[in-house]
Amino acid sequence: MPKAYEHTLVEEDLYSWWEQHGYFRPETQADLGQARPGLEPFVIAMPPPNVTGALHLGHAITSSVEDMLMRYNRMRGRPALWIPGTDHAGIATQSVVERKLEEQGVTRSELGRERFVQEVWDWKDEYHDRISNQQRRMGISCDWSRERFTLDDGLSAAVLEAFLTLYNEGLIYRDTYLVNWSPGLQTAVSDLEVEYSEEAGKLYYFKYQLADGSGHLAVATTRPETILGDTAVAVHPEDERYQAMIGRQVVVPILGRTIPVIADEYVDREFGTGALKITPGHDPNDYEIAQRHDLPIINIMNKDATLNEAAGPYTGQERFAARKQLWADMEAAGLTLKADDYTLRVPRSQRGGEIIEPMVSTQWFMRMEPLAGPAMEAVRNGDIQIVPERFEKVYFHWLENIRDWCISRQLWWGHRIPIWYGPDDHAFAARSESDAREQAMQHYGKDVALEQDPDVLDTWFSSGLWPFSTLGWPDKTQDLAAYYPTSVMETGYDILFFWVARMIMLGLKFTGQAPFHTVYLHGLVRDETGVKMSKSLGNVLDPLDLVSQYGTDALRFTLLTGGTPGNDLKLSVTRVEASRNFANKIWNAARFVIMNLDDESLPMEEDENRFAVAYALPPGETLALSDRWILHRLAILIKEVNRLIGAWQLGEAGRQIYDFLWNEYCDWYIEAAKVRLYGEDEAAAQVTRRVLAHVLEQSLRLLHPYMPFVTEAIWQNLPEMADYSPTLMLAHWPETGGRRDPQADEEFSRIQALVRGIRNVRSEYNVEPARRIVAQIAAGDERAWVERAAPILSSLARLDESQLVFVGDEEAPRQAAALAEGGVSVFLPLAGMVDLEAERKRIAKELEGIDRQLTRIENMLKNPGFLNKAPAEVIQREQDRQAELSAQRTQLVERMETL
RNA sequence: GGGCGAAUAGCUCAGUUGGCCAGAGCACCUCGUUUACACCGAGGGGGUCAGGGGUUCGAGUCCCUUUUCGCCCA
Repeated sequence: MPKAYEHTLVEEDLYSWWEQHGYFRPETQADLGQARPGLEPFVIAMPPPNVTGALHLGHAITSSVEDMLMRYNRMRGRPALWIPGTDHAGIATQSVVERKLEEQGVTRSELGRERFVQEVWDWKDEYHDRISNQQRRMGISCDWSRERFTLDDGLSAAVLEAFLTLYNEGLIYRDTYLVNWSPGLQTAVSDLEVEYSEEAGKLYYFKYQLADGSGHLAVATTRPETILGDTAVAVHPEDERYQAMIGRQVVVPILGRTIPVIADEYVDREFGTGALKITPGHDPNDYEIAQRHDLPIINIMNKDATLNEAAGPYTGQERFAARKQLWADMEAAGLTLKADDYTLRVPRSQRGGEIIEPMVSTQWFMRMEPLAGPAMEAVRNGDIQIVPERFEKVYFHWLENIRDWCISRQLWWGHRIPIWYGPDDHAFAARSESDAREQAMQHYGKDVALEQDPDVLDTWFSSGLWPFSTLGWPDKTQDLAAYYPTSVMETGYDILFFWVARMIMLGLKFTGQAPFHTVYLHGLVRDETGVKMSKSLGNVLDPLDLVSQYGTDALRFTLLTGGTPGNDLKLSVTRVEASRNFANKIWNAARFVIMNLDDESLPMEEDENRFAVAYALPPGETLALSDRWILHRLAILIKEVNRLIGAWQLGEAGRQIYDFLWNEYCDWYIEAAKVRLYGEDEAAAQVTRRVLAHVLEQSLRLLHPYMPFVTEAIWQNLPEMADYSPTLMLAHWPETGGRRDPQADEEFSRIQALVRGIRNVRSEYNVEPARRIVAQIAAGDERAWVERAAPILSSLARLDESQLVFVGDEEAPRQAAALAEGGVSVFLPLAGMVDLEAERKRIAKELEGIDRQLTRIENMLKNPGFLNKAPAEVIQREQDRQAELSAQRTQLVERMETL
């Protein structure tokens, strides 16, 4: 084993070894007899990354958390299936390919639909390979043989089935409605794909002249160009200022059309002048008002956001140019009043960021209300648990206010809408063109020309089917029967609506079951200062860079332990470095243990399932205090880790494993073990070796889901373990283990305190670290166990064991530094070095601390409220602590007097 | 406007049924190459747990409120 853990020598080889042996497949678990009978499968459908580009840290955290859960559950013996895949990501992918082609001087329309789509497929192939290789670098244990793509044949069949069912039930309909239009991409987008940003702008005040020439009505707007599409001016019905205006006619500036003044309660009297211009063709609220008042709708815009003929003199102008020009013309005509600075809420495309234009357009919609009810019920009745729970509130709020979903996109890359139109626009929903043709034949009584709807479906329509379409639905496949519903949907909270809620709705609709039992939401990864990473800011950390620099385990451990569920995580490189150091620490601890294991084989604790076989523990009576202590700590650790993971506290569980391995196993147990390992007593050395190996091996199992590579690399070096479980991936997870021994825990803690005390004195007196010093111990009636622990104490505190003596309190030397822990005192006669005055000060300081604590405890213990109401356990603990501190105090006071 | 989250050591964060003198990593100071590890070891300094009020025997943790920052929805 090399002196330092070098991830570059290990990771890629181990990964392909795992993959080649089929360890990522649930079938392998069954074939090898690793799966425990009667346990439910554990299934995750991986959130499919977009095939647009490279993976970022958001993918890395997804991979880390899901792989942790997969490995943990697989080790527990549950048949574990993780289905990978990628998403065609309609708008995003089409845009990047279009941009690439434009750089080569080719436009999409020049190429034509068929050839363009072929180009996108080529892009997809290239990026898919790149992405799956990156995922392999993350070490993810997914079943690549079941990999899917949202546009592959199986998933396309699922989309077709879903669409036709919903269409036939009237849940999918075509309508002309005000939608969010993306002029650059030339497609409609859904409400969710629009983000609103606060931006500096103006509020323009101008005059609406009364048609009879008797004056004007002042109106304010943030978008003057929409004046051209106004079909009314509205005031509040109870607004005294405007009572006389209601029902009169006003003249649209420049265009000269006359429109009515209407009354509607929607109008906010406080805003602007209290008179609201109504542009139903270009504003969602105005659209609603127009519906109520039966107002005409005028569309003034072309699909590219230039103005159309309805805009009169401004026809052909770009929207913002027209705004400027119109305002100038109105100014010239004396129709303007003022323009104030104003903060606008600008709708922008989630993709690309251009300003979204509300526009009336004919689109396909999905009725959501009938699906939302069951989706809420599933969470309410506990079929689905959302972690962290607070997101349930967000989920309910969105579903309670759900609106119909615009599912058609004017794109070429995606699932084509399976609708064909006859000459009179009659729509035929069909599985294929020939199907449609047959239907048309029936309908028209003759063969007619049909045209398929040119649009494709929103990408999220196909991803909404993901948990079951990937398992073969609508076919009744074996996988579907065995692995559906899935166990956990793990993803970022930012796509709770986009994806999670829709999967729940569609899953319930098509399978009658919630598609997963648990929704686990992780936070977003931000940079060290909390800013969202973005290419334009240049603060992006590439997970692959971190992986090559620090290793996959380091990145994974950092992402898993660096935060808490649902909260954003600020990733700092020093933290990754610390995790890398941890990997190296374990590597070296293992190296030490393995070097010290002799050639003779260690006894195994047999189990009928070979994956559960562990190094057997030596008989209890042969164990030293430190052995008993570490086994106790291991037992506590195993219990805690299981409890925490069960409560979805994955990070806290990881941190506990870290603390155990570094601070207890390495810093204390290994150091204590050296005494017996290098001592004369061969039997004792053998016991120690067995405990060292046992604890290491059990901790490796616990750590494996967090740091799969370094743990597996060590596992392969552990004598004989691989004969039982050829890979740590399949070794059984410790549900219980170690050996409880509270007394050993207590005693060893006291030893630790003494060692720390002695080290502290040494440090204060500048004793050379290597020098073994003389000590005398006064232990009273605790002498027996302290004497047994003396070799460890001597070794850890670097005492000269040959001169170590036990004395009575009264024999304490005057010329010595002293310290007390509980009822045990240690005297260090540092020949010629002890400064009595300094010693008095040191003890006085110590006493001060003890008195402070004693006062606190005494107050507590004489408080009747505490004695009556606190749990017996807590009271006992305080009483014990009090006894210990008092004993310590007595000794220190005596010492003070001696000095 | 409604909702949610965050505020704990210089920095990044833990602290989830309220119960040892509030922890870690990094940074800082002192010492150290003792045969697992300098990607290390030993010792040390550093916090009125954002402010105020309340509940409780006991509050970083529960409730109310204020402030600042961030996010979601309208």
